Amino acid sequence: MVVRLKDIARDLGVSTVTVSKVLRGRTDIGQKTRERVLKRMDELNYQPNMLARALAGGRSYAVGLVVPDLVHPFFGEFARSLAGALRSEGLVLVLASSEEDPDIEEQEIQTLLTRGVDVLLVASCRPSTHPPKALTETTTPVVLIDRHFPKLPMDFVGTNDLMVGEVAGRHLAGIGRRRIAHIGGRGISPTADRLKGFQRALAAVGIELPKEYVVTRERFEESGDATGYHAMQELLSLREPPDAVFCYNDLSAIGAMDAAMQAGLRIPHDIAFIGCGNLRYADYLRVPLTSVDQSSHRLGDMAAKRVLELSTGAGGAPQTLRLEPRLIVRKSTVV
Amino acid sequence: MVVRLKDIARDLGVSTVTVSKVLRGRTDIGQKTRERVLKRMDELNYQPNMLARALAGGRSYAVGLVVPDLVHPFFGEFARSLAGALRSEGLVLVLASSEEDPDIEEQEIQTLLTRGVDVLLVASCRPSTHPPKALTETTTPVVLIDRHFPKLPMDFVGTNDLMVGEVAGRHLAGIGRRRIAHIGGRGISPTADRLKGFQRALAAVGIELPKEYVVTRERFEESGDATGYHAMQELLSLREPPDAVFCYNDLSAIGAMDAAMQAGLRIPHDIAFIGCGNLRYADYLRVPLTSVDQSSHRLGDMAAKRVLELSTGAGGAPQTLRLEPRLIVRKSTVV
DNA sequence: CTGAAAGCGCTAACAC
DNA sequence: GTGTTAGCGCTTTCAG
Repeated sequence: MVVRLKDIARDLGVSTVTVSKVLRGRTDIGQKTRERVLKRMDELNYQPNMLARALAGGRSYAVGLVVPDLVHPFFGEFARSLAGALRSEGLVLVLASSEEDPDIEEQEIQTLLTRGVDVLLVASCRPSTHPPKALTETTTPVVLIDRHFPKLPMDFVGTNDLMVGEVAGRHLAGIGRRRIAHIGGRGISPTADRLKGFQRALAAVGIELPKEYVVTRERFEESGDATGYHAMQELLSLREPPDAVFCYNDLSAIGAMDAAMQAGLRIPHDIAFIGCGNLRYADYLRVPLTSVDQSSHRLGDMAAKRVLELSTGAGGAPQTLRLEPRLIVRKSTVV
Repeated sequence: MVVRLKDIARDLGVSTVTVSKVLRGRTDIGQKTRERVLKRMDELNYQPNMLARALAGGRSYAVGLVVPDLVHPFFGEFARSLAGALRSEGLVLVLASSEEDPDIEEQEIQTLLTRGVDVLLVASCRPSTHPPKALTETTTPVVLIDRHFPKLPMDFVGTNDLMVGEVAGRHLAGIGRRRIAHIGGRGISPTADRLKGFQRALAAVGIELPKEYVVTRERFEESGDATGYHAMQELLSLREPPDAVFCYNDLSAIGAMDAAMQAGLRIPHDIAFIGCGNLRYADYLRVPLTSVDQSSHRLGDMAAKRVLELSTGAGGAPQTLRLEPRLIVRKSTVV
């Protein structure tokens, strides 16, 4: 069957403890013994049973990540850079997706917890006022990603969402638009911040954001295009439709643009669009989409740094890390 | 701290075995005892330690999946439906991505194996002649996804790639094209089949596929658009460029179309394109992309069925399951 | 430097 | 129906 520490110890006439120590690179083993052990491990292609190690040692060297949607480019890229950074430190990333379903999310969190991850990262799909129960009860360190829960004193890594809104608002105003609308989210924390920053930027140049110009919806990740499409139809039915729209994310912007084009509007002449997330295909769309980039890659690196601290117990007080977004201008706003 | 079986047993004055049996729903426990145990578990919100369970029981109730790229829609959707189907059977899916790097792939496979998954699913990025070493040595049941290794007698779930090529070839010939080219992959198993089916379909209507009309490349998932772009430039530089191209996947088709448009060609008038995978954004592209759909969702369900059999030990001989692809026609081939 | 003893939290097999 | 014993493969502690 499979090789165990015990087998190596028996072969070499040493104790399992000695082998275990060599395995973990401890220095209190003699040079010669160490070499013999290493040699035998290599010969037998020994692979430690991580279940046993985790159970005995209280550390699994695994980190969990729960996201609302894996196919979503933002989370996919975040996960990628996070996994890479952790891998080089000897930690594995265990991925799970909630499919934007609070029940599945709760379940996935429990699963990762009972499987002993050392740190748990969560981009929750729950309203910012109702954190997942399991999160509040566990003693495992948790890092909230992208969406936070104001009432929970937990680590957070995400985008400066106020600035996302500001960047979008400033850009749309800057290209001369005045009837500016927003298709936004609801519930999760970034939505409120983005709207606030957006309003602030518009107010700064004397533009107001009337209530009917703010359309909010709930699910934005998986079928965001349909969400955006319908929200846009609502805006188009107004007596005075907008001449620019800031959408919560790129997928909803794509759907919204589709609705506008079907209504015979020209982009950006009649109406401009800006999204958020800067997705992989933004360049190849019918109308290349201006977007606010969240540097998901750098976010992943930052999260990894924090995870490393937490996984060694040297966490300290909860920290909040926010990255500044960048505007990527394409033809949906500027010819 | 955290609640253990032992705590419940102590509280109730029964043995841990009794509690364990109730936990696992075994029927050889008296009604009254069972209820007391259940009640106490609920009160204490007991969550079994899955590490310990897996170590002691030899089953982890976890299934591993290694894909070349998570952001890739095909694998993302496959993973989603697989996870859903497994979840409803009490199994968890543990996801890992190799980023199309054979070394990372090998490492991720090892990781999942040493962490005790009951079944391992792998969509390998390695050439079909050189399977990952760890795969050939393990005793854990393995299911190959999308790409198989002819020499390895293992379970396989994937698309009928011969038919992918045929569908594409027949369609392009059917819309009257004659100078038909292929931008294809290399190494992994689907590439050869797709090319073969493609050739066969063309031959059936008297069209030959000259060597210079077949451009092959290696990495197609992550930066497939750039790959397609450059491959297309090669085709455009021929004395007689093609009037239709079948691309290995949608991402490469997007890049290829970009190159064609930059060269001043009109799609589909001057040149038609067909991809494979039917990605989420295909409808919203500058030119909506005709694509061969692989029904990733159904593939996930099929894989889940097979995994369930394998995870209970009732595997039997390796099986090969192939799903038939469907053609989705859009404006990149037909106005 | 090395190893014996104890135990992580759970389950398998068999007694009672 | 219920409990006892033994052990999964590893790490920890501490004695030598």
